[in-house]
Amino acid sequence: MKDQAEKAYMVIRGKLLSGMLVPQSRLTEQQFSEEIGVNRGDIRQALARLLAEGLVVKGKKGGFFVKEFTKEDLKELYEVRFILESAAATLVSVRATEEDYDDLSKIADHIKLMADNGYDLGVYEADLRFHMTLVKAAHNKKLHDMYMKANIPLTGIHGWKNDQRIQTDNFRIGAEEHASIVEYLRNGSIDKVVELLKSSYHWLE
Amino acid sequence: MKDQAEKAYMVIRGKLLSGMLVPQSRLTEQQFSEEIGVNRGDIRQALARLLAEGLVVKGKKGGFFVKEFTKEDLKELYEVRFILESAAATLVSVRATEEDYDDLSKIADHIKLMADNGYDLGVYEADLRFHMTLVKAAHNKKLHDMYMKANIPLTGIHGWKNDQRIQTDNFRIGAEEHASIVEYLRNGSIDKVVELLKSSYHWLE
DNA sequence: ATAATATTATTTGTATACTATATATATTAG
DNA sequence: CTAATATATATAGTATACAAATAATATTAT
Repeated sequence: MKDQAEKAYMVIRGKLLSGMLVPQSRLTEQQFSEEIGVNRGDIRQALARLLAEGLVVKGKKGGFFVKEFTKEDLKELYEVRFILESAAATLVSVRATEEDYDDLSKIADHIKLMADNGYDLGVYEADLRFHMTLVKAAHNKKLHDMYMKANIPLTGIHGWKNDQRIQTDNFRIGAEEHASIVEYLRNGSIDKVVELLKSSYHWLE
Repeated sequence: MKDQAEKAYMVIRGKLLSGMLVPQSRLTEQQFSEEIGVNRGDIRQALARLLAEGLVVKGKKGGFFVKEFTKEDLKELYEVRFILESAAATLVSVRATEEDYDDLSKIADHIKLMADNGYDLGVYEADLRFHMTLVKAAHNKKLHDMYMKANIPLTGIHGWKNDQRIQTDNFRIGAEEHASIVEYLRNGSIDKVVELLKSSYHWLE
């Protein structure tokens, strides 16, 4: 088996993002080593990468621990994503190809279809893809890379409002509005796009 | 000596950023191990982190190599920094404390002083600090973290224009203008701030 | 002399063993 | 019974060993 470090990285990252690991708990190297079937050194490599990505922190007395995302952390994270997406929108309007717009339109259609038929998870998944595709269409690899690495733990919880958890469907952009975004992008109405994007982060205030 | 991995990371990162390592060359683990005086495992951890930060790439047939920054890569990098700084400026104008403004003003004074006395490197150093301080004053840790990790290799070369290298003093904001930025921030004239920031990235076009 | 092939040396990827430290558990004293 | 102390266990940090793959070098054949 080759590239064990990569494998370890992907597995641990997946667990972190899907909320399978409890915040602040120790990430025991040997445990992962046995579970994933790779040597401890590769686990350490994986954890070092995740440290750089901010999904993991180092304990004062050594060891790696699951990063605890506070309400404030998530606010910041979403704020950064909004910044990146808004900037992407501006770039898209000057750089996107017809193919980019087609991709976005297609996903917008998917969202609408799934929303109309009550597939909540499907809508959520497609919505994520829409935002990723938007950033990709900015044609700045570094920007895209940063956006992808601004990992948000997807524990099903996506924020708080007055200390109450807000679920997916509470704050995402309305299903019909995605098509509008594409239209606004096409005719360069960035302000309108940003406004719609902002609406999905509205609960931040 | 404790935290050898951290030490290795800092040393190698420093070499990469200061252009001491030739692009695309192999980062030999044992060489660093001997030079820095730490075991190979810790070198690998350091390299894994630098991989996540984009300063290093993995070779198809294994091993770590110095990332080659093409003209296009640098364009993208500067574009991202401009995006982050512009966003930071907006946040600064609503969140900055009096202390933040004082810090910025002080640095602006330093820049002016050094520029008047011909300390080119000093100006460059202070200018970097000004930009970092600006982003920090946005009071979004994640944003600040991203900005800091959007490493730019400081090989003395900071860009190209018509395939000619552009040196530091060719594109940085004029020394006097930093004080103006602080003033504009104070009275919320973000457009003016962004305009000045843009001028430092003007050679991108 | 050049190209193809074989040999050697490097270098990574992986495994494992050891030690110092931190954590948990048990023991003892008050 | 509680608190302090001692003992045992678990874990990270470190070092080293080794095999497989890669790259460099030398050798041979044309």
